[in-house]
Amino acid sequence: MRVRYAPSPTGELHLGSLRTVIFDWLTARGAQDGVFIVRIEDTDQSRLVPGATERLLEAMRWMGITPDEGVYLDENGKLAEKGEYGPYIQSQRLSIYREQADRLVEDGHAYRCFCTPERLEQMRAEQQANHLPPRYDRQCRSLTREESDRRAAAGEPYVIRHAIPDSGEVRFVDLIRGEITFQVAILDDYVLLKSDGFPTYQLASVVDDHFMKISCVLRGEEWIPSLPKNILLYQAFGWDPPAFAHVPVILGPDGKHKLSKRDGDVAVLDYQEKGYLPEALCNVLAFLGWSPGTEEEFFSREELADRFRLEKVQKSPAVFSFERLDFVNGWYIRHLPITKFLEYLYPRWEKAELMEAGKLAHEIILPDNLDRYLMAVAGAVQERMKHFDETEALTHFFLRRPEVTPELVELIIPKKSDRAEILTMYAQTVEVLQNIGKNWTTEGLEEAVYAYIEENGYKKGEVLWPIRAALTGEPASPGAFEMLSVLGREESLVRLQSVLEVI
RNA sequence: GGCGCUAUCGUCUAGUGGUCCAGGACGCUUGGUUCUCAUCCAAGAAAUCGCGGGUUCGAGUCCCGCUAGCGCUACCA
Repeated sequence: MRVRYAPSPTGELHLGSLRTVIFDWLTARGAQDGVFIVRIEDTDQSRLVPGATERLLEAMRWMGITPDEGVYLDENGKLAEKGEYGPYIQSQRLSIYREQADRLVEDGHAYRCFCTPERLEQMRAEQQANHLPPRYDRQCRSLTREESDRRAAAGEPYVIRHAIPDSGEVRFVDLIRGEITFQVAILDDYVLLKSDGFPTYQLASVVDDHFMKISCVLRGEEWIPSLPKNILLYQAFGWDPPAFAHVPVILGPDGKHKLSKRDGDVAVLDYQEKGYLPEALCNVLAFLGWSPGTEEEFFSREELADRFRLEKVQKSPAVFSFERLDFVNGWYIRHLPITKFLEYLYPRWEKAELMEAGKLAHEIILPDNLDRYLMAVAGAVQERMKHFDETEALTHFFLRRPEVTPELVELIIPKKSDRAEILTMYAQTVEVLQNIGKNWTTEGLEEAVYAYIEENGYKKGEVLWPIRAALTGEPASPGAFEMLSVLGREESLVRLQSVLEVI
């Protein structure tokens, strides 16, 4: 099983393309001796974006998908190639396409076309005006070999077109969609080789897939209409076509149009930046248009490769759900080993200027050494995080003492509440806490504070909310006891008292 | 216009003639755990299976037609 991903380096790796990559890779991994090949289709000189190939491969590497063969990124981040069917970059294979196109001309399956772009344009305009299907009128197909040779030798620019047979039927079985049938008569004599000497996609992909011994071509469903051209071309060459599978597109929230930038981020690397886990993105994308047929919903890469079957891929397009991505990412975050989770937090803390050079950027009194403290912080927030972009919002009060502002006071004592009563409770609770010495643990704290609450017949909420709010400055955070315990005795009391001084 | 692809809860899907008055998940609502948030647990609303014919004792599941949506119709991929 040899499967290829063949992107054009015209921009960032898109979520939709990434899913095709995942399907490609899963198909290769799921087979014994499967090979995943990356080939670069840079035949449209005008659309090339410098550095795009590197970015594409970088995004794939982040996803944990690396080529077995073809173009890859070496240790230094430079493009490199491996495998015995290279080169794997189409612009380096021009002579191969030329040779094959000439062979087709020789055999009468293709012909030179000297029509100018102006004539073609005019022709199309007339066809449109007469409500005829726009297609090449095959004027140059009737040129004699001698005249064709003469004009070519004279340096007249030309393209090479595929001479489509006049009639017949192309029948093909798509791995996802089943049998597809086309009438040959409606096909256009499309261009194989452009006048600049570059092949079109149609020629290049067929030639490469053949010589690179590709056994299965996975591509977007927008390619279905070119399937008959491809099959006919394989026949003209006398080659056996590979298997084909046309993958449905991914739609934006409107359920009609392809997922695009206006729907949200579509570049894979944006998701890395926003703090999504590759395994989460992989899971969501793999399950978009595919299901194992059971009720399982979280798979490791290995399990995915093991279970994935192209035949089970949905035929219809699917809407991408950003909500589900958040849910799945949260699940993977919660299931991260705590040390791994903590590793993801450091760079965010640095970025938010909560840490500098591995140290806290603001002064707080640590209950323990920094590593153990941060581990405790991680433990307190892990189950609340959906993606790492929330790091600052969810943890800043662990690394920076909240400022005592009117807003903080308002949070502790809401406007329409009984100010005096809350003040009393707050002050008394702080006193209770002050009297706790060695027993400053979640259990010890709970024991003491609950005793106070019970003695006075208060509700837990009315006592604990002000404490938690004073400690964090936030309406939502880990619980009061968890905060107290993680922050430690001294830092907690400093915070609680500084509020007391103001109110 | 021509050709092609597609069609089950809002969304992703299970379902290959009877066990489906359609199952799961996300989202939503409610309740429980609980000091807030989140987690976790429980429950609920949510699909006349695009529409119309047919085949069959029986159809989401097979066949035909229709409709709608999307794609292609370049010297772009």
